[in-house]
Amino acid sequence: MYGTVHGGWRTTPRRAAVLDALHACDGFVSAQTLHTALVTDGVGVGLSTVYRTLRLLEAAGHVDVVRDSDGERLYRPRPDDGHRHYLVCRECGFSLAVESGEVEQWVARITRDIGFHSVDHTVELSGVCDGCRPGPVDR
Amino acid sequence: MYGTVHGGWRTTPRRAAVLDALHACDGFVSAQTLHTALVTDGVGVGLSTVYRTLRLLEAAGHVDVVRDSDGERLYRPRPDDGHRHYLVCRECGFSLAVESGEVEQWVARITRDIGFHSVDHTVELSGVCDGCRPGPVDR
DNA sequence: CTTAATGCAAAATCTTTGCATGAAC
DNA sequence: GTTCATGCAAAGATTTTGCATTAAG
Repeated sequence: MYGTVHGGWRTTPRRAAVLDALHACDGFVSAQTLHTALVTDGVGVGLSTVYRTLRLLEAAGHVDVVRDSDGERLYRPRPDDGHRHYLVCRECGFSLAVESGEVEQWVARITRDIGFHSVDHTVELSGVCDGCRPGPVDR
Repeated sequence: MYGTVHGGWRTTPRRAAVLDALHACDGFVSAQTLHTALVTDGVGVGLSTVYRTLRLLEAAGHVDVVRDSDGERLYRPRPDDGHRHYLVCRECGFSLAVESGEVEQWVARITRDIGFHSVDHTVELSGVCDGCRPGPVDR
């Protein structure tokens, strides 16, 4: 009784394990990191399966994807209430979903004003979080 | 008398050619496309040099970089008046710099509100331009 | 029984790098 | 004479794909 729920594809044990592992991570993780974590935890799963599963989850809108400065894809489970943007710490990878209403409105206005259709947007914020901040005075 | 102007590195003929070729392109182009264009135009330049030059230009702030959906880096000369964001047509590659004051302010507010420092932002808009719009009624 | 998932290895792609050569300062 | 730029080929890295095997519906 696997894949009746999510429409089309089967929810197999490996796929469930990938999603679980993703939820177990704090912030964004790469496919390879996730694969390593799974194998370390004794879940025998191939790298291809991790990649394929993440693609499925992405297509199904269950994960958000950003790219780090090297172009590597990083994944994170999407909050239940839809589309989000993130602020990610460059040092420790800690990530925070940020309120982005203004940006959404800005995108909507641009789309309206300029003769473009089906406008998609990518917004990625990266910085250094409080915990990783270089010491202000002494060190 | 090459590289006195730009601070540090020399402005050699090949590098000038790369920048010229970049200006000759309408929108964003990849390093490989640029290299092919140069070679086709009879400018003997190696792929490595194109990559290295683009990295220099990026570091110097003379070009803007976006990533297409495959993670490939696309370059475009930066307008003289600073930081820009772009709306790129997914079909033909036509790109437009868009007014982004609201987004800049939004980023500034997020930075202020949340305990993060040195916040960088990436904003990429992609859509389908008027010329590439699928015909509305007849075809 | 038919269809889909999986793992492994090979392939594909973009980008960087090591090293020898040549030009610039 | 040192330092930097260049080209070529090789290396690196991430992601995808082909194919045989196995499990699910």
